[in-house]
Parts: sequence; C-alpha cells; structure tokens
Amino acid sequence: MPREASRGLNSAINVCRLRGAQMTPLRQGVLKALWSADRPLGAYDLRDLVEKAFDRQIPAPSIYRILDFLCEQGVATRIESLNAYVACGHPERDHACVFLVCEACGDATEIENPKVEKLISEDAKRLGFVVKHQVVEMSGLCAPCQQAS
Amino acid sequence: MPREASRGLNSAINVCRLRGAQMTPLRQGVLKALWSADRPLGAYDLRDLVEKAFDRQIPAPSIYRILDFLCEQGVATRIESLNAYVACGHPERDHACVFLVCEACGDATEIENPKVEKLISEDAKRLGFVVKHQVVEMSGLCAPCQQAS
DNA sequence: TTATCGAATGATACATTGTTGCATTCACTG
DNA sequence: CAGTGAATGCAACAATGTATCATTCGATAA
Ligand SMILES: [Zn+2]
Ligand SMILES: [Zn+2]
Ligand SMILES: [Zn+2]
Ligand SMILES: [Zn+2]
Repeated sequence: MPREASRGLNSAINVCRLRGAQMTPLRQGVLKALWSADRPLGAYDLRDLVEKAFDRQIPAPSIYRILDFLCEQGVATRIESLNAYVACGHPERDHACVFLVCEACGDATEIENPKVEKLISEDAKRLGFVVKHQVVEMSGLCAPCQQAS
Repeated sequence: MPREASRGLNSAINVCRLRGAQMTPLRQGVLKALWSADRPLGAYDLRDLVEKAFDRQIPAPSIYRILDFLCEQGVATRIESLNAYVACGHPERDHACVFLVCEACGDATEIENPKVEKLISEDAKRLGFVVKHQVVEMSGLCAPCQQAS
C-alpha cells in the first residue's frame, strides 16, 4: 500500500475513534482494501479481498453492513453509477463528494467544489426541498485515456 | 393519463421520429408507462405494467434494451441512486437532468440548472477530463413530506 | 465475579436487478 | 421475391442487495 494511502487509512481510523465509533478489525479490513485499490470496488470484490486477507469466509451481509457504516462515517463513499465504493480522503470535512469516473480505465477521481453543492442546495431550498445526500458523478474520459484513443 | 403527460409523451415520440429513430409499439408502451407514473419506476415495475397493457409476457432483456434506447434518445433518464427510470420532459434541449429525490414519498422532481453542469464541466476541463454524462441526484425531503414528519 | 445488555458479526436463504448468446420476426430495400 | 439490418423473443444465468434469526463479544453494573 502506498504511503499516502496508509496515511489516509490511519486518519480515517482516527476520525472514527474520536467519534466513539467502533473500528473493528473487519471494518478496518474493508477500509484497508478500499485504500489499497486504485479504482472503485464492488461489494463482492471487497468480500473476495477481505476473505483473502482474513483467510476465511465473510458473509455478504457483513460486507454491506460495514460499507453502510463506513459511508455513514464519511470515510467511504458509494458511487451510484458503478455500484461500487471508494475511500474518501477527507472525512473530517463535511462535504459532498464529486467524482469524475473514467469509462475507459475505471478510475474515479474525487474533486472538490463547494460551489456545486451550494448552487444545487439553493435551487432545492427555493422549492422547499431539504437535501440530505448529494450524488454527483461525471462519467467520461480522463486525460490519459483520451490520448490512448 | 393527465393532459400534460399526454403532451409530453407525444412530444417525445415526435422528437424520436424527427431523428429517424424507430418508435415501435413496445417502445411507446414503455414510454407511456413512464409518463403515466407519478414516480420513478424500476425495470421490472415497467415490465409488469407493459405486460398488462399488451396482455402478454415481455422478456426482461427487451425492457432493458428499450430503456437504453429511450435514455439515449433523451426521452427518459435513469436515476442511478434508485435503479429506476423517469420520463424526461424536454428531450429537445440538450441538458443534464438534475433530480430532487424525496426519501419519504419517492417522488423525483427534475430541476434545471445549466450553471451546475457548466461549473462541473469547467472543473473537469481543468483536469483534462471530458465529461460525457452527468449524474446529479439530491436525496432528501420534499416540502409536503417535511410537514408530515 | 457474574449477570445483563447492546453492538457487531455469522449463517442461511432469498429478492431484485441486470446481462449473455442465440434464435426469430419484421420492416424496408433492391 | 430475396437480402439486409434492426428489433424482439427466449432461456439461462450473473451480479447486486436484503431479511431474518442465531451467535459472539465486550462493556457495564450488581
Ligand atoms: Zn469525499
Ligand atoms: Zn481513464
Ligand atoms: Zn431532463
Ligand atoms: Zn416527499
């Protein structure tokens, strides 16, 4: 695992601990798998990885529960258009994740743009709608993959 | 079916025809079901409705192919966070749909905000990313449902 | 220590959503 | 009428997600 990922993982674990949320070995295992990956992983991909790491079988519901937990804690995010999950690098900030998802290489880059969420929330407010969760995912081609094609 | 929906349906059919895209009876049936619904419908919901309307069985792959077609034509949109589909009211304009999805009543309202797509596209451009498709979905509570709770 | 309690996980079965591959039909063209 | 490509039918299957109940485990309080 790259050093940066290692830092991100430890930081995420700390964030949870400070909140009093239990960071069990299995939860850490899933989060570590997310940090170790260079692309979004599906729940069953994660199951395979964690099963290997722990050298035993893990039931699917456990994986899903753990993913729910990690997403609630803001240390992971579900990418709806991929049915997949990524680690979030800055759980300490309260933010909506915005993703650029490359159709060719599968990479998902998170970008930060508070203006986007503000803009949409204002629209919503005008309609009396209270936003609880934002999904903003752009699919297309990343720079390297454009050259390749 | 409300008059407004009826107009929308006819308009969508025309848009497709003008483009030379084939609007077959089955495709119309699916689109009509979408326009008749007051909420996003899953692929299998749609299958049930169309099976009733045509009084025969329809294989799942047909429904999915037709939904792909309708989405490509811009007359329907998939809501990723619901695994469901809605009719789009203005296929003639080239736009990214932005949805407010109520967690309580299931309603999905489309709002228009060109600024949002522009803002994100600019961010993407800066990173050399070419956006092909945008997914913007806000979940939360609509005005009526806030009162109820 | 021991009883109790709630959170987390295990285990099984099942539900929902989406796809692959190939056959068939159908409308249009020459 | 024959040839062609698009659309649909069909069967099986893959992938994703959930419901339910049992079990484990650690913390807390008697
Ligand atoms: Zn984030
Ligand atoms: Zn790429
Ligand atoms: Zn739209
Ligand atoms: Zn509502």
